[in-house]
Amino acid sequence: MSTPSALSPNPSPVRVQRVPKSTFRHHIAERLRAAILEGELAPGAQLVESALAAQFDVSRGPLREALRQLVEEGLLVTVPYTGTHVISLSVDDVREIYSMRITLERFAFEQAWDKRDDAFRRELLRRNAALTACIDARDDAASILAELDLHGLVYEASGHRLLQRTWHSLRGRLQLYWAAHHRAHGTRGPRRDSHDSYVQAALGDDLQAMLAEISTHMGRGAQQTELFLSTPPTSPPGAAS
Amino acid sequence: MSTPSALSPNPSPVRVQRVPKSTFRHHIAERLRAAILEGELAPGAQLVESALAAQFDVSRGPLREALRQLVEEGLLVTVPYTGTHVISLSVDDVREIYSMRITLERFAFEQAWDKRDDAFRRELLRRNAALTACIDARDDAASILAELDLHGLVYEASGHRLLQRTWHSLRGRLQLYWAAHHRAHGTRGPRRDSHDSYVQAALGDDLQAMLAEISTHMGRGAQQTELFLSTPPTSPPGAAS
DNA sequence: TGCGATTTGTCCGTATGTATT
DNA sequence: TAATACATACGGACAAATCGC
Repeated sequence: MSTPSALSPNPSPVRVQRVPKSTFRHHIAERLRAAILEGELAPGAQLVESALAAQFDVSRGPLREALRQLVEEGLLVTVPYTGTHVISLSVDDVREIYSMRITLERFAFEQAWDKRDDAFRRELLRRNAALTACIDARDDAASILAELDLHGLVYEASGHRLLQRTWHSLRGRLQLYWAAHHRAHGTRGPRRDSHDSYVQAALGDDLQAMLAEISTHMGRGAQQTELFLSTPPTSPPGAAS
Repeated sequence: MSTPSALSPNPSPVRVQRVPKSTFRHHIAERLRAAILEGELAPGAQLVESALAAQFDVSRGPLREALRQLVEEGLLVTVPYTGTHVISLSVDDVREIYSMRITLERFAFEQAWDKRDDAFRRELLRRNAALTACIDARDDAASILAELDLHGLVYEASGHRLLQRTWHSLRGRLQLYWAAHHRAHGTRGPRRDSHDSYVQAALGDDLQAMLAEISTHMGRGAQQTELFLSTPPTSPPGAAS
């Protein structure tokens, strides 16, 4: 691939909908979201408004609004008059995430199947190549993003905005879980060719085969992670700054 | 069930998770949500912070947080430095809502199928009876809520919290659309027995039949509403206070 | 083109409610 | 029971952006 950055948002079949004017709450929400999803703020960590306000050099007003937004996204939980914490996912939560993911992605392929064009196929191969490159480079953080990026393509191609919105929410939880999982157990280790059959089916002409592939592909992923979940972590995760 | 109120949250198979302590933003968000969903605030209507703050007798701080929450729920859209408005759904939006609904509800039945017990069956019949009662009483607003309540049961029974969360978001859009549709076209008019086959299938033992019923049942609903959407409204909706 | 009105965005200081110790 | 830490909320003020004239 010729594009330098593998993560820059340049999906072909999707249109940009909004140019979010620069507001503090937007900026703060973005930075906090990134900090949470990358594990800089570990699950369970408490977020103190005054400290964060000082850290981001804003007043508490915009910061509170950003927190509310992340709460609504499902990344934070807040108990009134007590505090807000990064959510910590249970085993059941992870099961729910994977089962929901299978449902949504099957639906996405049903919606996008007849809309696939050459741009879609090229982009699919490009993202798959990016993923394998990240895996080969042993860059786990990047491979997480690349895998989410790969799977995100079909949602973009579906043209279903409500579905995209739902996927975006699910994507955040997935990323959060994968990052925490990676920190706790070291390598996350998707096999290098684990997405080849996925991509092949997505390029093919058999929708039923694609749907079956999704179920087995993600069932494998769920099984794998659940296996890790039943074993205690190797090292206690450090506290957040 | 012997509880009198038809709308009080008393689902058997689901556990209450939080007792939302009374905060202003919570209270305001609830009231605003109700006002929007019941059509008191028509789609497209602008919400001015200062006016609302005066109306609810609170300062702008908590009010803004409530607005952010509703924005994240998808009921409001806000353009920075310009204003926040109640969303107005397009034809495509409604199509998306219905297709997503079919997907989610099929998934919900798959999850809940083996968990159905006598309490579930009793509750299903109770809610169906409540719905037909509202229809017979020509109470369209109540019948909207009753129909949402009926369909909500399977989500509660699924025990899938993430799915419930997603349904809750979709439910809001559905309610918003139905209310607006009802205001624009007069009666919404679901046939009195339109849910009988749904209930029968949900009580039966054939999951495949149930899934097929969902697709046809909601396909009918989507078709019906889309037919209305192609005709101009009988009267222009008035502005909100 | 500019100007003013409107609305949102942001900040600060302060007071109160709540939970934990 | 008191003290502390924190979230919640108020009110006023100003800055910034947008829109209509």
